[in-house]
Amino acid sequence: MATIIDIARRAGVSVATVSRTFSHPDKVQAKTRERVNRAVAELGYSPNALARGLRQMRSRTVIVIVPWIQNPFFAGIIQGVENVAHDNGFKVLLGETQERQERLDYYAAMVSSRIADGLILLGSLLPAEISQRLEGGGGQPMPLVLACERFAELTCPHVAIDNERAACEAVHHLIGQGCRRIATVSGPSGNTLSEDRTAGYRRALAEAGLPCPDGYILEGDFSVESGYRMMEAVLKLDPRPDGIFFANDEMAIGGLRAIGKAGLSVPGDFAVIGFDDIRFAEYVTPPLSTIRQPTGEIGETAMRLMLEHLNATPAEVSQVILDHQLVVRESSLRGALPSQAGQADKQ
Amino acid sequence: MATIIDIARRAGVSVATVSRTFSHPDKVQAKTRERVNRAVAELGYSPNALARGLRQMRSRTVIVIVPWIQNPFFAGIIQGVENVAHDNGFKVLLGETQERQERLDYYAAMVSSRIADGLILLGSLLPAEISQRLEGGGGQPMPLVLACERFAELTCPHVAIDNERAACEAVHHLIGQGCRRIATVSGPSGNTLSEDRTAGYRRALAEAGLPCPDGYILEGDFSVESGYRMMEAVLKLDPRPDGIFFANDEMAIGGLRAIGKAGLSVPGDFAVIGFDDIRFAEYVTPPLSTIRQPTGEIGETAMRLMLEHLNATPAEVSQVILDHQLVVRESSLRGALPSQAGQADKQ
DNA sequence: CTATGTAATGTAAACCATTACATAACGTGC
DNA sequence: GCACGTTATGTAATGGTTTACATTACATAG
Repeated sequence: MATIIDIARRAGVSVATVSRTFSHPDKVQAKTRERVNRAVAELGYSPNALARGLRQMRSRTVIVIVPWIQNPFFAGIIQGVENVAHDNGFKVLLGETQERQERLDYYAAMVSSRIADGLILLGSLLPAEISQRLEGGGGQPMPLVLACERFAELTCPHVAIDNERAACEAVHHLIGQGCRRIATVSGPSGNTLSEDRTAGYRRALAEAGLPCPDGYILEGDFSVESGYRMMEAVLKLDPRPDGIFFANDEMAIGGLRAIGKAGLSVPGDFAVIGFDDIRFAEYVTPPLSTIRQPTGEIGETAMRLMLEHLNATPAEVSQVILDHQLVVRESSLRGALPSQAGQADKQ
Repeated sequence: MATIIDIARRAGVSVATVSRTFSHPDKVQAKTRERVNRAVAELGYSPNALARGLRQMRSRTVIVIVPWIQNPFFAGIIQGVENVAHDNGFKVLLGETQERQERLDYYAAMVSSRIADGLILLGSLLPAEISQRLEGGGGQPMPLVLACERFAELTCPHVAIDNERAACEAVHHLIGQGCRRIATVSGPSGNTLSEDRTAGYRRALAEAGLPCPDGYILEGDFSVESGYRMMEAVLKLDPRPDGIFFANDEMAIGGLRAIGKAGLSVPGDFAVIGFDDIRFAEYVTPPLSTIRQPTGEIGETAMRLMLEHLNATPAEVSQVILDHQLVVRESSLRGALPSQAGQADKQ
């Protein structure tokens, strides 16, 4: 494998000139540049990113951490991150934690060992290194941007939608469709995102003067399977709910299946609404009403925050709240006129 | 950020000893080791992976390239790769190409620039560098393992199922359910994987002495949307098919929706079978029959092949074919007895 | 013709870890 | 008391790039 020295020799210049041809072309005479480029092409040279990163003390790489790559919701976010990253000469690596601390720490270690410059976090876990520092440990904080999830104790750049408000709107929509007994399948507790959504659910019920009986809040874990299981539990509730707010689309899809299997119908017996607007939401039966998150924009913003952070733009921690959108499909359409079907803008 | 020199000073030993404490602990006396470890803990040292990689001329990292991270089918494969990788001290990076050459080359460049040691390829694209070399160019071949897809011109380590045979089985299953006019929605042409599956479809029809009229083979692109659109086209066919083989589950899900929208029923009007057994297949209405690929095993095998390749186990290109499984759910169950529902083992 | 400035290029010191080789410490056997 | 082997540790070269600083070439002004 050719090195910069081989190129220098071949082009009859010094290594510094070769290096400059790449990183500061304007500092090199056009015809010298051309000679260098020819040598590069002839020898098939490609700069060693390890050596470069070592010298520059940065790798121009960020790691995006998602709990589950399988969850289609994250795909849009990742795409947003990549767009902005590429435009700024950054590489993007993807890490899946499966919500296991050990796996997250493994990726966090890649920042400590300089493989990546920073971490964009999408799950509900925090690197052990960070948690420890919060409890008074010292040490260099690693560049961190939070997307979606927030952590009460930690102030750092953050982008998300207003989950509580969005959940509240979703539930109000069910109420508007005539539902009077509305249950929810929440995400795992201890997760601010779940808690915000559940809070929105409670607020909507309170605002409408509707009760929230014991047992109407069921805890899932954001997986299709848990949605299915929790829906089975909902079917046994007395009085039986007539509307269900699932804290994400995956669980809602599991729920739809459980309802179908029980021989009941949506939206006839239950109006159902999810959250996220994943790609499959439109294709299940009946098509799923949901809250659309601006995934691309979330990702783009997250990466932009990371760039600011890395360029040491002094402290000033940005926190961005983006708009969401209520998407009404058949799963929640009861008394309403047919013309109201399809997508409706928020508010 | 502390370096190995700081640790050496703090522990009162040489840098060599510190280095050995990490990589060859048995070569260091227990109490020295302990002193080093204490220094490491006190200073929060983490070895610079760039310097290490530079020196060792390898990064112990592989990149897994998928066309679309959104496709749930790839998740299992990635997980398999990661399991074996971690067990062997390798890091895994994920790249999404969106089936664009430019993006693939971007990741391939990371191998040339030594950020990663090799590429595990899951799409139908080949890095430009490789294609060129196939056409007679010279240069060092980059370590490459193909999963799922194969390339006629290229011999390199490869793992997949027998797509033709699996597709053939799927179609025979439809025939066994009484279907006599079976259409298929294939993947994009020019893709060996699509072509193998279509070949399997043709073979099954031929074996059963059934016709394959013009227009019964529709070309999709593996997306839900294309499944929906192609199914709309199928609905207009005359004579109308009574069974459909979709070349993947995503398209099948789109197809189910189109059928539902047209007021027709599955499996009554159409028996439907997909391919892959993605996570959502079980939860659509009706649950989707399909061919299950052993995703975890594919991933594990791919990574194992990569390790062999990297350890320069001389040439000998391994090609592994794994077993698939026919999974029968409601979408294809017509005349059969109810007891046959659920999963059935292959053959 | 000299002084001064500018542009293009070169030299060599970083960056941080690994590792071949050298050295030191210590024990064993004679 | 010496030769030798074994084990633990140290010294310094090495990997490939970037970049501060030094040098050179050349033009312009005085």
